[in-house]
Amino acid sequence: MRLSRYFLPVQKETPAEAEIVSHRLMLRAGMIRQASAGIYSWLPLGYKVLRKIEDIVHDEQQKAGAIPVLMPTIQSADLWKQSGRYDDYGAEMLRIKDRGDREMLYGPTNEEQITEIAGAGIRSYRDLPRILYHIQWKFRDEVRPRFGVMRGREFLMKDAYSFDLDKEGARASYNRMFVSYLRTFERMGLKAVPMRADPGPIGGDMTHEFLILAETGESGVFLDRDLAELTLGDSAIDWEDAPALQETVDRYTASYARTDETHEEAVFESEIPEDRRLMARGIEVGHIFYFGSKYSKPLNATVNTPDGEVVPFESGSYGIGVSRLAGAIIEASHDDKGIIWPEAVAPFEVAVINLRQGDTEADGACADLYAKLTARGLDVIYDDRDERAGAKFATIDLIGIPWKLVVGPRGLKEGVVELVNRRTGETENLPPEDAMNRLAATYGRA
RNA sequence: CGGAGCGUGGCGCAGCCUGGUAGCGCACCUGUUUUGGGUACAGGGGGUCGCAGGUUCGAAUCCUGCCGCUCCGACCA
Repeated sequence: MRLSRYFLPVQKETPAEAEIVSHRLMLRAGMIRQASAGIYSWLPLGYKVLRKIEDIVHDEQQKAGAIPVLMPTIQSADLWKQSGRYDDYGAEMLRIKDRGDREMLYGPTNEEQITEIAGAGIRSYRDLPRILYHIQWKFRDEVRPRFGVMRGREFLMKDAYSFDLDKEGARASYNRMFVSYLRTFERMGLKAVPMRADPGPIGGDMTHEFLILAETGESGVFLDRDLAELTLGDSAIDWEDAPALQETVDRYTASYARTDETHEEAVFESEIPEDRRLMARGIEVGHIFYFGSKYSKPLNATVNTPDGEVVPFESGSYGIGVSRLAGAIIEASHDDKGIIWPEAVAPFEVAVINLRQGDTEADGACADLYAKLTARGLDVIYDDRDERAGAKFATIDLIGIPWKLVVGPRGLKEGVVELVNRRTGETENLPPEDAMNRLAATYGRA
């Protein structure tokens, strides 16, 4: 993309309403624009990031065996009355009426809907287990939306739902999602730690929140430092190997990790030696829990067992805040110049910066680099605006492009261009071919 | 939902108290200049002053009502 033809309304000044850094940077970088309280339009740059996050979530869900569907945003009130949540949910649920005066709602979540779908489509234990998921916009009429997309009223969420015959099966599904989440967040360049959540009335140990460690996080977190060091890395995962998945889950839940909601100082201090006690802040980006037959029972979603019995599904649900992640990643990765995108979710993979727009040689070299990098499958933003070098650097750093390829007459005279890493600031002078090879290798392209 | 505050060109703000031709910075357009980390100068375009009603010769400014938005706290992917 040539920046001169793109739609990138960046701002030098920070809009007054933005309080936290991700919100400020998203507005300044022209990623989003507020439509009304807690509701945002996603501008081209923001939309690209959102799509990249979505793609990773889709990919990892399906690798873990979950099956994509798409349920509507507008739901009938009927199912919610049947599950008992129509009255329970309260003012957070946006209720609307259609022209026939039928009660509808903008879905805040989809347990009822998916349970109805699974109940109708799954009749036998032979059809189990199944995990269905979708990525869809939700609406929760929060009393106080804030922090931009981190706590919007309208938000994009991945929600998966598992259906099993018994609790043991449900645990296996839970573990799949657990490990899938570890991999998903890691792929986005994030350090997300699973923490024991409040099980509520269901009870049990099968509920975890996944929190990104970030100084500006909303929740206080208390954990064993060793847990924060764990990574899956490139290790292969056999999604059919239930014991191995259980082992991974055990490894990640072996030690103390809780948010301030469930934190118990005495337990923390007795279980974790002082030098390993990590107290930090975190942002919740995922939440998984097992809820048994909470919805299948009232909605009468049942299967036949091998013995010919009829039983309700054992289920769990598994959420990832997709739109929230866009903000959360920024909270976890920025500096005073702007955003620093992890390569996996960057809106563009590399920026070509022409230091002397209008200089025949520089223009030619840049056009050449842009064409060749693009041909090699890299997503390039070419800053070909008629701006001074400083303005270009400021813009590209603000929007957080991981690599800059800086091209000017001086370097070209020496036969080199500059390859600059956004995160480290490390700069290398390389012949253009070498720089391109380096970038292609970094991103795993030919 | 309790408390506080704000609505004036795309963004950041002043003007309001004490009513009298709507202003500044950024951004934008034109020209000159400059050109390796947000150049400088000159000229220019753009605003129903959130909405409605009222007071007044005259309202961004005073009064009333409404709407929108933000922040702090209690609650949440």
